[in-house]
Amino acid sequence: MQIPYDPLKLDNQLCFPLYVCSKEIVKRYKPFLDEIGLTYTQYITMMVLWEEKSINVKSLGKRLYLDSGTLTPLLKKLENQGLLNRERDPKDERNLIVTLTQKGVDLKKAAKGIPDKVRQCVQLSAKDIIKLYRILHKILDGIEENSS
Amino acid sequence: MQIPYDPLKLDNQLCFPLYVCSKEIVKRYKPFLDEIGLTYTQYITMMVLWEEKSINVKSLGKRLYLDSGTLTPLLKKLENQGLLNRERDPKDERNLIVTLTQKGVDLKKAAKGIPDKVRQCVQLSAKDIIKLYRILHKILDGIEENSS
DNA sequence: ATAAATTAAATTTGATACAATTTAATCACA
DNA sequence: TGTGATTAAATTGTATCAAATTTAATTTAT
Repeated sequence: MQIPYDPLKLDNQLCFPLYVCSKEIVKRYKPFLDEIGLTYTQYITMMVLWEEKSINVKSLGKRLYLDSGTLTPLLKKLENQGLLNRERDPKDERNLIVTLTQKGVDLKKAAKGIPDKVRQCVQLSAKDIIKLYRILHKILDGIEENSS
Repeated sequence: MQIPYDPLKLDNQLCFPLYVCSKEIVKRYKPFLDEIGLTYTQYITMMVLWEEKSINVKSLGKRLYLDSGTLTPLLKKLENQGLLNRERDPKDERNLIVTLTQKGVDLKKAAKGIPDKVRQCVQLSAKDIIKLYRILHKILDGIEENSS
């Protein structure tokens, strides 16, 4: 006698542990991000800006897989904190261009230690980190094709 | 000359693709879940109930990594849909016991095809599925130790 | 040149999520 | 036995998110 495979059993799901891991790890960032006054979404937004310095909302959303419904209020908050400026592109007023202020640039120094601190919370072998990284990007590549 | 490794570059993050994959895959469930009138969180809640038939909020939260702040309103909605009953445990009135109705039990048939449909959207080799499953559970095991 | 189509943000609505606090029930122990 | 500690839900406040609609700017096609 064998127990039949149930595709609707929670333990047989792949998405569920993915969903939980994502949430739990993001939660681990919180105490460190609190110190520099950012939420996780604000933090990944700042990461793009630390690379780009200046970018419009559309491109930012593409990098972060977020739309204006999330980004508009988030960017307004970062603007209120004095981390960036929001202004329309004179060449095409439909585009809103986001640019870091000096304060925004400087915040990177304060964030420097965060990735290491979270890595210590999570604990994963170097091999598993690489494997996981590759698989996740494979999924994202597959997803890009279908939609967007 | 070599470009120095920047731990704050978005492409060097592990959490970010995890966070995006989770959201994107959950999004893929939406059209299928819409058909049976559930959101993703409601769906995983129903999954536990299809296994357990009856469970209190505390245990449910432990299985799903959710707290009463999320579950209380969610369960009330499922109750309004006639999928479950909520009643206090007579032996310990602090506990709220959730029990599927017949309608809730029957919904499982309608959900049967969903895991396969989502798997087709995602596209991942059997090997990668197994690898990913193992790594995610390793992460969750490591997280269990630290907190909760 | 101008009406129609397209594009980018912003807005609105509904559903999560989490943290912190509150309420109610039960337990532990002096 | 009765008070303090603990526990389980519920509540409150803040931040995401997604989907759909709206607004404003630009582009395309006639």
